[in-house]
Amino acid sequence: MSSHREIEEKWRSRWETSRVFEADPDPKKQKVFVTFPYPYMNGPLHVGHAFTATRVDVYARFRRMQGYNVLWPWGWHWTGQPLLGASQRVAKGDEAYIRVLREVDGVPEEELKRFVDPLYMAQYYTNEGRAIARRIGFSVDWRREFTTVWPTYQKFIEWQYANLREKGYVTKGTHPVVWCPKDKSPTGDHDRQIGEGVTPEEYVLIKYKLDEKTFLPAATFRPETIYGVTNMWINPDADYVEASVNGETWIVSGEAAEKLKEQERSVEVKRSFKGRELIGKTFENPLTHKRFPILPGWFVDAKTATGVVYSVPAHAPFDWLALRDLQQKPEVLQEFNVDVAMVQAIKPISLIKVEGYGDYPAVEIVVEMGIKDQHDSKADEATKALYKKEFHGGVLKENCGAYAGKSVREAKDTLILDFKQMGVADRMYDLPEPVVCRCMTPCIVKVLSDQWFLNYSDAQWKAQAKAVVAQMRICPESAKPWFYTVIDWLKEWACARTTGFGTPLPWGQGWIIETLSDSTVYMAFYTVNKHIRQNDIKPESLTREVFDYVFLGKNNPEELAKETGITADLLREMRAEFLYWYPLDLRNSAKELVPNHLTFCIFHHAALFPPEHWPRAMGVNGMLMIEGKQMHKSKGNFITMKGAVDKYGADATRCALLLGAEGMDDPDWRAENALDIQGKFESLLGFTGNILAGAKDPEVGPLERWLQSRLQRRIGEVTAALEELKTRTALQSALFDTWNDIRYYIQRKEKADSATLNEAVKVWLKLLAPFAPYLCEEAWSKTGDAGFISLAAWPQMDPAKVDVAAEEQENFIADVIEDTLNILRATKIAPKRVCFYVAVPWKQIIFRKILEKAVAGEAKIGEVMKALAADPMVKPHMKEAAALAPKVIKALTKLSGERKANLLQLKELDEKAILQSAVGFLKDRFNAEVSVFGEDDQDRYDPKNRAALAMSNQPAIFVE
RNA sequence: GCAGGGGUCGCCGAGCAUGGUCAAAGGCGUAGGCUUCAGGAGCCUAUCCUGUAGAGGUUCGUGGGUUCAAAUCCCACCCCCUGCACCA
Repeated sequence: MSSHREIEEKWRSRWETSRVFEADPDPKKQKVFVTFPYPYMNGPLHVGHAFTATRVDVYARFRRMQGYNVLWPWGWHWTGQPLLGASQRVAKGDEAYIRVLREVDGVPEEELKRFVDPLYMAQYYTNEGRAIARRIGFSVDWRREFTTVWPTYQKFIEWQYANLREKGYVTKGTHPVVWCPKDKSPTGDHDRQIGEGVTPEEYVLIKYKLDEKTFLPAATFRPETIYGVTNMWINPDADYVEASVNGETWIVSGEAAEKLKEQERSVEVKRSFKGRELIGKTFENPLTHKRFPILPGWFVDAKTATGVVYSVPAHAPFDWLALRDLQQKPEVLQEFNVDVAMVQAIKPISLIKVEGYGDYPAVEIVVEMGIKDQHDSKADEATKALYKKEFHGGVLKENCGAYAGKSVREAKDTLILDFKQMGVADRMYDLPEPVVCRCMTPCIVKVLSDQWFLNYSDAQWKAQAKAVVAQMRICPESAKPWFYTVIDWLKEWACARTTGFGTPLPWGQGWIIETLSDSTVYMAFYTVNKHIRQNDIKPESLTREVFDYVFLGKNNPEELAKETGITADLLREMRAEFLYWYPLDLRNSAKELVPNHLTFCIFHHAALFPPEHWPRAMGVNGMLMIEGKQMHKSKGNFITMKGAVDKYGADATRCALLLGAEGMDDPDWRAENALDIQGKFESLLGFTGNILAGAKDPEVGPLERWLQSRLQRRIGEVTAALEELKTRTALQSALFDTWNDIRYYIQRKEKADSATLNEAVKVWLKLLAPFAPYLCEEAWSKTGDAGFISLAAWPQMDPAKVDVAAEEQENFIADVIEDTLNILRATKIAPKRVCFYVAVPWKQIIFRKILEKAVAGEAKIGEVMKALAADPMVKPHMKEAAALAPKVIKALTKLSGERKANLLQLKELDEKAILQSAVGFLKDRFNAEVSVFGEDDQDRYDPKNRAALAMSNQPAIFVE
């Protein structure tokens, strides 16, 4: 196996024997507590986990080197449904699935057999996961580890829910779900054969009266249109029933009657009949008590909602089209014995005023879009377009009773509420598209009753959650508004279910706590789990009162000791440990968890803990892509963490991931990049080794000062980036930019033996250590400095070492090289000789005068000339100065503000000396003889008279 | 549909908050040279177009606008990614 493996094993075992990542409270040190959402253990850790967790690890390592006491714990998520499902698929002998386990996850045959036990499966993946998390170099304190089915953890969850309930955040209610009648369980997206993403829609049922005791509940999304009803549509060929629904007599489709049974209603079908029986009868609008006819509508789908639809031809294209059809085809009406004249007299009733349309928008849009009849596919499109337009921009007209003058948008919700109160409206759920369960059974909507909810709708709770966000740092900052949006958007969340692994709801028989709801404040549990494990505290001792003491400071440890058998000292220690580590300093996850887990974490902290224990920062990052595509086991592009680390080594895997992206952008894993980094690291080890082993010349000249100065900037950049969790920026600066500086120094110096370089390499290794810890430990061991680099002091930026003069000197050389190369490129000369001519002193005065003006604001030519004329040195050369000044002004516009300020601040650069000192370097660079002259040197070689073109900061150049 | 994030020179990606310093960092790829050489790797140079002197031209999703000046600000449009609830 390659060398990275040996190095990794060596340092990992040294870290572990020295317990460098085990963190205990230390009052002398400031703490940093970082976490990563525990991964779900129905499969192996993959490179997506690696990406997110590496960001946490880099931050942990960075803070640790800065001298903080860093706690970075880890846990494993076992509660929930998928683990059971996975195990069952193995038990059933699902070939495709087993092949994935074998080939992608790399599960050995003898283990695979035991996966029929879901807990065994979880344990297997947990063991594998722990091993690879260690191998990739995560600096975790493993003493605090747990899985979510441990009884001690479940006691913690019980504590959490007892307190949440007491504070009124857990409520009971009903909830519609997509339901498989065969499995008798909710059918989540992942359990569906057909209909992914389909959710129940709530229809408003307007209870029109057929007669004094019989209702026709017509389904609609637009209850406000009740004011514009002109008739009812019934499909004459569909089956309808008369049924007793919660004691009332309803007429609905046969399908609807069945559906209503699952929606908390007692339904008793009295008789069945064809829709045509109703045609020609009349019904009463319950608001206006006017009566309207029931007409035949074949477009009415009995499978949708109640199969009863009311007609608003002014605003609904379908209604208008169907009505027009009938008006034009009296023979149809005659067949049903309907009074033709009466139908032909029906006029649309306008009730919504909307910009761009007159009284009858439906009529207009039908003409506008050239829709022929109700079978035209464009009719659907027109319906949607008009609905949207009227909802967003429509205002209810004066015929809309109490809602007249209000916008549709603002009136709708209150209107529904009012109608329900008046007994005019009811509701029904239905699916907008078919959903079929994996077991091939068509799904329905079921309203679950006695459901437990976390009441995220609670306005006060929302306000508290926002207060948490307000005091929190979000990385990147741009994600902060998203959290506020999510807090507003969240509503009641069903927090208990009946299947899967989980903690039983303390007060609810047969309910277990839903998994996203049991994983919200467990970071607190890490702080004390060390004691629970080390002292083998039994779950029954972990009463609510104990946790109330540990986390909230309630109760008396002496009394608790008597009741639970946990000593008072240990209880105090646990309390102290919690107080030391809390609050959480950083939680980082992928962005998909913002709308659920991370925001839940915020809500629950707000509910349970005082403000001083609210989380301080959260980081979110993108979703890892593989070679530009989403990673999926089924797509064959699934890369496990183990696979990557085996192939490329821990350091290269970490860095290839981090270089992919930062912020909320999705990083892309490319095998090519990982391979490249791996190669770079191999050569880096040799590169630094040679320098560290080489001679150490103590001389400190301009180049050494330059190197030190650049290094200060790199330290500043890396530190600032890491503080904001900009791991990509930080790594780029630490790896590539710093390396380039060092390479430049060596090239420019033409040797690599200075003590400064030696020190620079040490700083470099430290900057790199959080990212590539193994490599850096190995290289560090060659420095002669004792100890782990993982615990070495993070470099401090020293402003005194920032040397503007040294940097400007190199900038000057770089500019000269660029100009020269430009000339060579344009002339296509392969030079034998390159000559530079440095400007005479009075030109330098011109340069500085213009520079002063440019830095102050704007260099205007008139003012410049005035100032120049006043200078005794320049005065004799005014004619040349007049030609030179505009060129200098132009040249200066190309320099950054910072550089201009630096140049002004410096004494003049001795351009001639600088160039002369770099002759050897320039010679190599151009592969030619290099000479440096003063512009007016008597003995200069200047066959084309270029010297006179010299400007300050821009020597004249001659190549041949 | 709603919400959030994006579209930059072969690819990946900085930069856009505080307009000029932007033909636009860095990495990858590609080409040439050097070194080494079983293999690979390393180092240097070049990499939008044009140009016999340090220059000019055309670019930053599309179309408009503001400005002396726009990748950067404003408006409209197109496209991509993510999430949308009982599920981790």
